[in-house]
Amino acid sequence: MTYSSVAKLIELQKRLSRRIVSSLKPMDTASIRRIVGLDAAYSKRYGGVAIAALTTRDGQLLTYSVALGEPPLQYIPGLLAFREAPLFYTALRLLDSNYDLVVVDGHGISHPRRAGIASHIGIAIAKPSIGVAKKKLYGHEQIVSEDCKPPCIAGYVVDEDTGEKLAAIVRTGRSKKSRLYVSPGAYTDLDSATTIVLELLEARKTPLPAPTYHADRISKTIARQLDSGELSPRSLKKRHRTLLDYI
DNA sequence: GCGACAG
DNA sequence: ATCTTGTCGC
Repeated sequence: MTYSSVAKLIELQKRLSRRIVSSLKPMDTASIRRIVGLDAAYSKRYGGVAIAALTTRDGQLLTYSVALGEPPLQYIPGLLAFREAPLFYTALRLLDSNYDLVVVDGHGISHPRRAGIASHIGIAIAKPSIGVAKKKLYGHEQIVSEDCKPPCIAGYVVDEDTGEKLAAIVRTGRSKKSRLYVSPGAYTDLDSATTIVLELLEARKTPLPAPTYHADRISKTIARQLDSGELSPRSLKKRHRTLLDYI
């Protein structure tokens, strides 16, 4: 990546953020039935291993799809969407199923230009999206209740200059490290996003919201099996019998 | 020059 | 993200 091409992508995000921010509004959380979790791992032989895991509202895994491919870019903080989103779009098309919301491993508007990967994806597929990251990318932390009972809201990430609330800091366990940064991607707001994520954490008692937890586990397993040779890329294209076939 | 820096 | 064994703690 050259400096000028990086600048181009940053400008693209600045324009995209207009649409992202204007899409942020409370959503009808009660109408959410099916949720897709998006996460990626990396295989030495085939590159990115993107997983779209379809779950029920209570975190039950119904089915999932896999997309393999060499990422078009190296990882650059703030530009993750250009590296990983393309593979997620492929995985979502392969899923060819109905869903009401996507939860992405990474940030939504808790981003220097309000254009994290979850926001890119939400706008691209025109559906509500939520970003759930393990580490902060941008903004300042305002801790409110450091010792709340997990899963709970320990505080927020706010913009230094505007004071705008960007993400909720969710405590998922007793240790200091078990925190998540929850931010709206698109077509939802911070409160709705946080409500849903807290519910998903509660449902399965997982360290990550169930949809993303499943996607994370599956992507890592497949990446490892691909590199060890016990799994071939073509075998991934086979349609497997899943819970969806029995529902 | 020194931190901060999603995955 | 990934490279990696033991080890501190509940």
